[in-house]
This record gives sequence, structure tokens and C-alpha cells, in this order.
Amino acid sequence: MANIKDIARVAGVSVATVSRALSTPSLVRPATIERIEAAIADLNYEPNHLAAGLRRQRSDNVIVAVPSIYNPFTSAFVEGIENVARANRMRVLLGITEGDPETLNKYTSMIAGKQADGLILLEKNLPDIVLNPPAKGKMPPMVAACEYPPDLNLPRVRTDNHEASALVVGHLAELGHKHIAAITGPLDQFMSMDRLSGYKLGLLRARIDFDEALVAHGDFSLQSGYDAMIRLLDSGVEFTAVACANDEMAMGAMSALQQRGISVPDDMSVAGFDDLRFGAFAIPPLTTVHIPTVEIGEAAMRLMLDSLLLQDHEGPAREVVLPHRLIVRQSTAAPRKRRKKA
Amino acid sequence: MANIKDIARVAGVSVATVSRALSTPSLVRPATIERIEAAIADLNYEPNHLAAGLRRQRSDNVIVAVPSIYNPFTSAFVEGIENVARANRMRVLLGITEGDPETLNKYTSMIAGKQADGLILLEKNLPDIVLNPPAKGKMPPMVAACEYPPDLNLPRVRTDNHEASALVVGHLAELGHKHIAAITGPLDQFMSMDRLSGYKLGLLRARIDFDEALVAHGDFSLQSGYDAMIRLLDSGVEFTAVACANDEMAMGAMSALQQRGISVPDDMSVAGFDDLRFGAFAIPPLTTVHIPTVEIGEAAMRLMLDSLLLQDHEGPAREVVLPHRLIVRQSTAAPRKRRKKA
DNA sequence: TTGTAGGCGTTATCAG
DNA sequence: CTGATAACGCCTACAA
Repeated sequence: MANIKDIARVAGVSVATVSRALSTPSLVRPATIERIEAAIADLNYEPNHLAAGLRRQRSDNVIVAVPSIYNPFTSAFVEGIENVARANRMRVLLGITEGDPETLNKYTSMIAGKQADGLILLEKNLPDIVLNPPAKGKMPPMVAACEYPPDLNLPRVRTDNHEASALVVGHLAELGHKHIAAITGPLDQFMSMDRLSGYKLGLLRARIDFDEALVAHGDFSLQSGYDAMIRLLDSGVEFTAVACANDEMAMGAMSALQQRGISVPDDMSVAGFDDLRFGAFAIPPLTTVHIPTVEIGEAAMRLMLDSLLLQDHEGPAREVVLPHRLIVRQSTAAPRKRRKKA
Repeated sequence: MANIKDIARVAGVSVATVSRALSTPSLVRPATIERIEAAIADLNYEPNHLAAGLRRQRSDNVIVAVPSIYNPFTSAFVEGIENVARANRMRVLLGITEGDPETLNKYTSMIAGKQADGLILLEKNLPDIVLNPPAKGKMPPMVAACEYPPDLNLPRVRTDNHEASALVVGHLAELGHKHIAAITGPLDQFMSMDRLSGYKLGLLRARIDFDEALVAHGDFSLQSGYDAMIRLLDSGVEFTAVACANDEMAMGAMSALQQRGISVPDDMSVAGFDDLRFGAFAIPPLTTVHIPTVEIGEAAMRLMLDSLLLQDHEGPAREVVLPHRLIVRQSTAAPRKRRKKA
């Protein structure tokens, strides 16, 4: 493979000039640039990114830490991140953790090892380095694109899960529902907790008492939504609506209802969260909260670019909150009069 | 940041020994290794991957080129690729192309530029370098994880879309359907063509005449499945079953049918393709063909690792074909007797 | 506007 | 088993 020296020789200039022609063309005479470009085309030269990176101490990669990418919710974030990265000559290194904290820690050390310049977190876990900060100024650039404890001083982008969840419950209450169940996500995630507390807030605003028996826990998967709905149904408590912590569980729940012969929305209203594309084509189409997932990814990557530009990553971190909005479709409706369930 | 020289000094050895201790510990006396490890822990040393890469002329990255990752089908592949990459100390660089051939070509030149060691293709397009091969031995390592023209000499992994599609149609015919429609993918993709020709093969085997009027074209999206079904319905042709080229379109089609008051499977059987998780929870649960998407990704990455080990990438390329299987759920059933549609 | 030269941090070769 | 040292290819003062 040709290198910068070869180009210099063929173009009859020094390597410095070639390097400048490539990175700061304004400093080089146009005629010289032309000769250099001809040589580059001739020799099929491609700058060695490893060598440049070693010299400049940066890899132009960001790691995205995500438990799994095999679901529409997280892959939307990643798509947004990649969009912005690509537009800024950076690359996205996929860091799948499978929820393992040790794997996550490896991603932070990859930054020290110059395999990447920063880390975007889409994970319930936090790397050790956040809890045990190293010497000042040694903190790797990090951005959080999901819910974390509020006292955490990290640039972050998110939506207001708390409010959004209350919004859904408000919608259900407005329709006239008095007994509104919830299917939550795994409670070791801040996002799930936020959505659950939003559910409680929604009840409070509607002056409906919270009833522990109406809360079932899932893990955000279709199957867990199905299972949670079956448990709710079998428990014998009365309810006419259910607010699910994401669309997948809502669709799982609808599947369970259909199997039990309970009609949505006539006998049961179901609401989701996230606005996956599948929800619009569910049967019936799913009422949900739109979360701008791709945009969150884009904003996260922009925050990362900012961090990379800044000298130190100390000081109060920026927080970007993106708007959600309720999307009412046909899976929610007013409850039937005096409906009783076995 | 500490470097190998610092470690060498603190441990009282030469840099060569440190390097060996890290990469080939068997060549170093255990006691020496211990001293080195102590120094590494002391100084919080992390090997500089850029420097190592420059020296060894490899980045330990693979690019995966994919039109978009924001859908369950492609993200499953990528998940599989990452799984195997991670287990082999390699990283996945996300290369989203948005279907743009120029972006794809950039990914091939990134290999020349040592940003990555190889390219895994999950794209309908082929990079120019495949069609205009450079000098012998200069071909970057590539693996195809999707359908391409059969004469293409690239290591590849796939399923038999042709047979699988015929299998679905066979299932429908066996149920007694005589008028089986098809909703295809975009016909500029080999995969769509394969699935379409499999549909024709299935008809042939069932001794059913092919009818152009029963074929509607989509683009693999939910919306396009919905639209295609509406077109089919509005065209006035008679049919009692539809084989869709993927699950998303099948679910879009079911949504259209529901809206038109046509019952699945009583009035219309619907079959999908891919076995997305959503299909199992669709209403009714979707009959489909299981494609081992994650496994295909894993196999593709293994093929890539093999390519990287081999000196030259010439000679006949390996092909791995993974098995599919029909999954019969409730969206398909025998047609109603003497059913007529307006 | 251009050239010279000293690293960036490793690995690998060659001696010992 | 260990050490000295020459690359790997580029960038960037500093000089001209």
C-alpha cells in the first residue's frame, strides 16, 4: 500500500505538504494540491487511519453501550447516533453488554486504550469509573441516553418518562376508567421506575387510589407482557384498562386478551409506550406515547461531539429533554357500563 | 497515560519483555510476569490499541454494511455478528448506508485505510471493488450475509429463500387454497427475487397457474404491506390467501384486512416470512418461515475470522446455508367453502 | 508556501 | 528467557 512518502516522491513535494494538502488544503498552493491529488489517484493512496490516530491520539470512534440491539427501541437510538456520527466523520463501535457490568467496564477501558474517544450509554448499568472517578481530567467523555439517577453529573438526553406516563394514565382516566392496571418494566432500571412513578402520578391527578394488586411486572418483552396480562386476569382483580410500560408488552398483553376472548377496546383498553412502528399496525392500532428515539440518539451523539471538543469534561453537565406526545389510536376507549369480570 | 516504557522502567525490564508478557506470556518467566502485572496495576496502564494496530497493520474492527439498523430483521443479523466478534476480541463498526452505493464504497476504502480489517455485507448493493477487482491479493476481506448473484465469488451465508418461499405456498395449497396472492419485497433486491421465484415454484408444485394480477409489490415495511393488501383487495381479483415476503408486510396486510372487516384466517389466510418475535403475538399469531437471523450473523462473522486468518482471499469461496423451517400458527387455515369477494 | 525531523506507543527481529 | 532497536505511517512544530 502506498503511503504518504510515496505520494510526496511522485508529486515532487515533501510529506509535510502532502499531509497539509489532505488536512488543511488552504495552506497549500492550488497547483501543488493538484499534483498531489494526481499522485494520490495514481497510486491509489488511502491515508492510514491508525497512524494518523496514533499521532493525534484519537480514533474517531465512539462506543455505544447497549444491552442488546435486537429490538426496535434500542436499534432506533443507535440509528440516530450513527446518522450524526457519519455526518461528522466519526464511527460507531457497537458495544453490546448483554447487561453484564464487566463488559461495560471493558468499554470504558477501551477509551483509555484509544480504541474509542467516548462512550454513549444506553444501559441500565453505569461503568465503575463513574462511581469511582479517577484523577481529575481523566474522565473519559461519556453521554447518557437513558434515565439515570438525577444527581449524576453526566451530559444526558432523555424524555420525561415520568410525565409521559402520567399523560397516558390521564388519558385513560379521562375516558372514564376507574380501575387502571399497570404492566411495568424491570424495576432495576431507572426508566421503569420513572414510568411506574408516572403511572402513580397519573392516578393521583385523577383522584384514583393506587392499588398494588393492579401492578404486574414485566421485562419489556412481548412474552412478559403476555404473561403479566394473564397474571392480572387470573388474579381476579377488576380493571378496565392497562397502561403498559412499552409497546412490546402492550402487544403481548393484547395477544393474551385476544386469546381469552376479551375484546380491545370494548372490554379492555390497552395503552403502550414508545410508539414503535408495529403499534400503528397492531390489531387494534395501539394508543401510545411517542418517544423520539432516533432524535434522542442524534442528540446524544451531538452532545458527544461537544464533549470531545471541550478540553475538560468537568463542570455541570448539559441535559437535553426531548418532547413526547400522546398518540391516541383504537386500543383505548371508554369503559363499558357496569362491566364485571369473573 | 502510562505507556509500555513506563511499565518496563517500573518493573525493571525492557519494553520487549512487557510486550511479550502481554501477548505471549508463555515466553516470559512467571516471576517476571508478576512484576510486570504489578506495574501495570500500579500505573493503571492500558495498551494503546492504535500503536499496536499501526505496528501490526490491523485494527481488529469489522465493518458491517447495512441499509438501516432500525428494524428487527437487520438488527438481528448485527447482533449475531457482534456476539461472535466480541468473543474473538474484535469490534463491530456500524456502517449504515441508507442504500447509497457511494457510502458503501467508502466502507471498502476504510479497509485500505486500516480503519477496519474486513467488511460484512447486509446490503442489496455491492461495492465497486467487487465488480472492478484491483490487483490480485488486494481484495479486502468480505463476507456476504444476504442474497447475491450466484456467480459472485464471495464467502457467504444465507438461507434458501427460494425453497422456503415455496414451502409457505405449499402449506397454503395443502390447506386447499387455489388463489394465493403474493406481496413481494422490492424487486431490485436479490432476496425479494428469490422469494418471488420461490412463490412461483410453490404454485407450480401445487399445479396452480401463476397469475400476475395476484402479485403486489411492497418494500418490506409495515405500511407497504398494508398498502399492497388494499391494492389487492381493490383490484377485485379473487383470492383466499396471501404469502408475504416478510413478517412486517404480513402484519401490515393483516391490519388492512381487519380494517376492511375481512377475518383472518376465516376469510383470508396470511403468511409471513422471517419469524420476527412480533409475529408470534400478532392477532392472530402469524404463520411464517423461521429464518435463523442471529445465527446467520454469527456464521458470517466466523467466515470473516477465517478470511482474516487466510493469506489470500482468492480461490472458491465458502458458502454456508442455514436451515429454515415453517412455523404454522393461526393466521392460516383452510379456505371457506365457495367464498366470493366483491 | 514548503521542507526537515522528531515523535506517537507498539511489535518483531535479531542478538545474547 | 531477555534486551536493544528498527520500523509502522502520519502530524506538527520549527525553520526556511
